[in-house]
Amino acid sequence: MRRILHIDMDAFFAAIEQKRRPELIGKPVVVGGSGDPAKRGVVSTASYEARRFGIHSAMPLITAYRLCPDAVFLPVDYEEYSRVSEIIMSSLRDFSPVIEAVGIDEAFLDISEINKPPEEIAEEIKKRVKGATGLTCSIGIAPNKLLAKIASDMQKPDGLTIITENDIETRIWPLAVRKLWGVGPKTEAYLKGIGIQTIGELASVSPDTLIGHFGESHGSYLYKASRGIDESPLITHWEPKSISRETTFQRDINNFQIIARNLIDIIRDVADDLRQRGYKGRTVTVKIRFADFKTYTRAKTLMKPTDSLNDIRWAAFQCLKRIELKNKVRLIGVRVSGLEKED
DNA sequence: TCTGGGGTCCTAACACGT
DNA sequence: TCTGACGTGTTAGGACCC
Repeated sequence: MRRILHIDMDAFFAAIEQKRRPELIGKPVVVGGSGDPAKRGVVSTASYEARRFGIHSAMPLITAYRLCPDAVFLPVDYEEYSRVSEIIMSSLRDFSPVIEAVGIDEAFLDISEINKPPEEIAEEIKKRVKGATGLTCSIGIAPNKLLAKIASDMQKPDGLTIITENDIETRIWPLAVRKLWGVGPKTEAYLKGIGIQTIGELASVSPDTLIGHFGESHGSYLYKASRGIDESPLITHWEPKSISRETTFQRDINNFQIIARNLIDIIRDVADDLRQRGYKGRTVTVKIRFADFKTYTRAKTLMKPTDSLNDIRWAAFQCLKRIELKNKVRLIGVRVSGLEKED
């Protein structure tokens, strides 16, 4: 039986800000966008004090401001959070080489090969992370990634939760389906429509029924997940599949010159990023979101992979020509996929 | 005046070659 | 020449994750 840990930093961005500005400790802190709640942007992380006002991740900053005008709004400082993240990840690597980072503030750790009680390892990790960064994390221990992730979410902040196979019926089945990785707002609403709200109710449905509703891939995934079954390995090394940039205008734009100029800036950023990271890509995709939030993409695949500004710009404008700019534009973006590593 | 930015994966439609 | 079946690549859109 595998032993998997899921380590999840508590209110990561907000906690880092409170750590470096102690006068913010105990106050509602909202990290997101440019830090100006009057401008377009969403909440990346809210401190626990801010969450008491109903503020949560992905909420528009302006909504957060209405809920708590007295909160401290701060811009996202990815450089600093990445620096702290690297300290945490390298601490975790000391416990086991089998580690999968999930974004900037989470990781799975496979401790199956380590001869020590898992809760002891988890306590040591908490101590080590706290010592290195001053921050707390919540840890879930389980036989697989799926259950470990659910477990780490059960007691927050600074929690430690163990889930075994024997706990599935009593502790997992009562939970809302939304707690399952891969069940977002759409799937949750669909399931509710057919009378399924908890993971236990999902587990009572036959695999064929689920496949009928959700297709082969997602259907059989849901069937297994509801029973706590997950054999997926930790991904210890991965290469990016695409590199992209996008920006939302402060105000919706209908002036083609302004759109084209911003597109060129974005293309330059993507080309720089490709070269800096040593990739070339074959497919260039342009994305346009209109004021009504309708989103369109157009793609062009080249004969061979490129990281050249000229090639990408040419392909991107071929794509742009194929989108009728009849309404005001809210967002533009460029993605390069079909990546190959340069030697 | 709601709804960011960086990604991954899946599906469906369609083109094309065998 | 017609009609499939199938595999593969491209394209567009959408759900989901942090």
